[in-house]
Amino acid sequence: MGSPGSDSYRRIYAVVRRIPRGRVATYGQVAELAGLGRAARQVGYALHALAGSSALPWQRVINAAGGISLPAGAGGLDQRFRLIAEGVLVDARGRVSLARYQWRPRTRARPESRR
DNA sequence: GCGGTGACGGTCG
DNA sequence: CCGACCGCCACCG
Repeated sequence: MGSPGSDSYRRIYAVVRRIPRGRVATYGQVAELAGLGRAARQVGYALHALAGSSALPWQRVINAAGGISLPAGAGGLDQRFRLIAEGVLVDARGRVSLARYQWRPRTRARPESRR
């Protein structure tokens, strides 16, 4: 298949799949965890390729401002419903409290890393 | 191979 | 808090 076959896309999808239910992650965060550096835009691109017809929890990926980037008419509403359905509080303007719901993957507890 | 584009992000006013 | 600007990076025509 064309683009979605690249490793980058697979890595992105792998990270998205790790986001726990009821939590959210930012595009930049996903890019970082996928080892793509600052290719946040690419993450959006990769998710766009899914067109929502995927088993992937794509709704858990939002922008750094804590908002839904996807235009309402292009699935943004759907994303909002999906988040609410799993217990995430979404503002009327489609904003989520990152302080409250952002996923914080543990940086593999290093032995001896006690501060 | 080049240039425009986008489900982004940080900074500035 | 919000909008405008500019910088980033891979995809597509």
